[in-house]
Amino acid sequence: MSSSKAASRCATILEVAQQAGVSKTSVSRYFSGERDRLSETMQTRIASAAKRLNYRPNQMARGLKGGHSRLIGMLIADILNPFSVAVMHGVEQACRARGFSLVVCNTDNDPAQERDHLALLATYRIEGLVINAAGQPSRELKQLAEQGTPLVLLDRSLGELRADEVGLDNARTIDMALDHLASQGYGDLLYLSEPTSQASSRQVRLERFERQRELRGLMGQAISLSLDKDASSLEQAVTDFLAAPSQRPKALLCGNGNVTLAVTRALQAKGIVPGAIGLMGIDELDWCQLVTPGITTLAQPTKDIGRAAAETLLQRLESHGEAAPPRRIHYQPRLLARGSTQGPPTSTA
Amino acid sequence: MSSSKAASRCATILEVAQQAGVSKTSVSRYFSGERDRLSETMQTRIASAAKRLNYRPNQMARGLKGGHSRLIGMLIADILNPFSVAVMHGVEQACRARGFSLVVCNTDNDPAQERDHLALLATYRIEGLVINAAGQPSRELKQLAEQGTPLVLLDRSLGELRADEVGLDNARTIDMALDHLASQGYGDLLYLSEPTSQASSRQVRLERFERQRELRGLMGQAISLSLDKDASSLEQAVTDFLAAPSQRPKALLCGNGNVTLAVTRALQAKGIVPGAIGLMGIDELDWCQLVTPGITTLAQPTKDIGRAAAETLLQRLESHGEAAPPRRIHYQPRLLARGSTQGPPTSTA
DNA sequence: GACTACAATGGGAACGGTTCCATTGAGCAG
DNA sequence: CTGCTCAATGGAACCGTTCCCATTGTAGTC
Repeated sequence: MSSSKAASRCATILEVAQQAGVSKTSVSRYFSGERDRLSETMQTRIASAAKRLNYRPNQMARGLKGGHSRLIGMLIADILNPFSVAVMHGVEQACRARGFSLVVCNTDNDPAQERDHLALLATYRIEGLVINAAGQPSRELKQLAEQGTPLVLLDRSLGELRADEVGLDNARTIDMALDHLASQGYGDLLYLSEPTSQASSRQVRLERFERQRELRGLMGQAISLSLDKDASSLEQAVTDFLAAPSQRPKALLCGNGNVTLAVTRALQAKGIVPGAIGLMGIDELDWCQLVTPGITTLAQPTKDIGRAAAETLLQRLESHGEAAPPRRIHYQPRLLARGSTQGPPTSTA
Repeated sequence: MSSSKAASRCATILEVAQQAGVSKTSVSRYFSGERDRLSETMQTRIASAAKRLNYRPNQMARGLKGGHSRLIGMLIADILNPFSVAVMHGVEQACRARGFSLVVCNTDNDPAQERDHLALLATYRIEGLVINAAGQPSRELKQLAEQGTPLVLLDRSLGELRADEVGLDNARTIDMALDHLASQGYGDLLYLSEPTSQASSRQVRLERFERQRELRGLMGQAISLSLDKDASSLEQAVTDFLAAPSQRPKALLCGNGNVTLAVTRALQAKGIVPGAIGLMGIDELDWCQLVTPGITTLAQPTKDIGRAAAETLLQRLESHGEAAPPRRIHYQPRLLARGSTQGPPTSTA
């Protein structure tokens, strides 16, 4: 009958205790890292009973009593963005190394989904949260913060919220891009960004670009537009920029990997090979070296960023309550110079 | 004092009940979708009390009593593979739509990590599992299966295990590739695969390739090698293939996206532009249309596959226990013909 | 030899929900 | 009016842990 079916339903701590002929307290101790409080005999007996029954502590019950779920939440704005995935990979490894599990939630850049996921994560009593979303801090997020859940912002900055921040040194990144482009002879630049309202880092980059461009006496402009809404608007912007008469060699600077992809497609559609028209992107992608003549990028140390985010979080988790001031960790990008910014032919000739 | 600190610690069902002046049973009912059993008055009172206290049911406690965690686990062999992420995206959306959350675990193709994650997922009492890993079913996996956790294999097939399978029609995919390559005039083919021991789909593809190639009277061979171990072995294989004298136009067929990337890099390193030497890949990637002259691919319907996996799982979850026979769902790929298989110049000339 | 200290173990009350069962009162047929 | 049904509600046991506290035994101290 049902005996064989229900046979190996999950064993409980009580069953193990009975099998071993000890109290459940002892079994609990055995599995909670208090083995040194148990005698040899007891340890071996529990071990064998547990093995026989294939026992695994129920994390739900554990979390309920102790109040710690060993769960870290992570909010990702766009899971299809390789950069996000790479960072997530780093976060996950660091969490795992410390015995935490990561629950990843993708928001598809949708504030409603973000709120939903936040509510859900609260429901699972996550102990910490890594966020790579949130244009505006939602009510749910504020509540989570108020409740004392440590927060780490990834590549974002949320003014009102008291939270650690890990990300790229955006100002320096833009400076490096301008340095490189200028040194290669480009003097008329178009900076293309995804909408800045969603992410503070985009805003920083864009503003820095405008200020520094002016400061350095370079021509050009910066615009932000939505990629998925209509690809044509980006193509139009590029077309306009290239069509406008100018004394100085032109280059396009892409605010992130998505933009680089869209721009590269647009250029290809117009039959333009980068180089004479400069092309440079923030974020390194698999294919940047493959597209003729190679696209110059500023690579983010994704793994470092992910690890740092997790470790900042876990650290705060351990020094529970001690209100250390928020930390800001900013990484430097790495320049990968390739053919797309080899300089305008005239300058070399 | 600590009053302000602990002020907004998470509210419990009991506190809500007291605030509303009702029993916790009623509050429980309110939050478990049994609202129709409560009077209007009761509903409004509970609603307002809950709102005031910002109450959210504790999923841990829920899972403990009812035995359902509303958690689905997912094992991914390689999170850095865009294909996996795309599928995961589909799985996640489908789960969310039905009120389940997805816990994603990346195994980095490492059986040890796979076992760890499996043990962990068991610990959280996940209700179902989507697997895109597991060369050999581990002990942990078997146990999970024995306990009655529904399993769906993604792009894999594990003989001994009774589980549903969702993935690509691998045989048909290879046939389509051969059809296309042959029709474009290529008669000497090299099929490159990642190690087949890890994934049954790789094995199917490879075997099908060998059989069909022979059947169709085409020349060539199939080899499998590890990409990360040493990239040079792949480069060597390609070099050898291209160097060998042959009467018929040569083409490379890549078993998945990773291979396509590695091969494209190798070709570029050797200064070879695809076309005369044919190049075709399974899995569509962002950049395949960008690399000169465009790389022909067979695109998997990743979103469909992900959704189907989730839905198969949830369905089995609902018809609890009814031992319907395992389902196999196989999707057809879509051919994206591009310049890399435009045919050898001689044949056109 | 009595007392203390401590190590080893067990008992049982939480934790925050769900759910079975009992209770109450109103509506209704006979 | 009585008895029955049924809707609305509450009480309390239970889910699998942890952890506080009590109990035991053994060694060490004076």
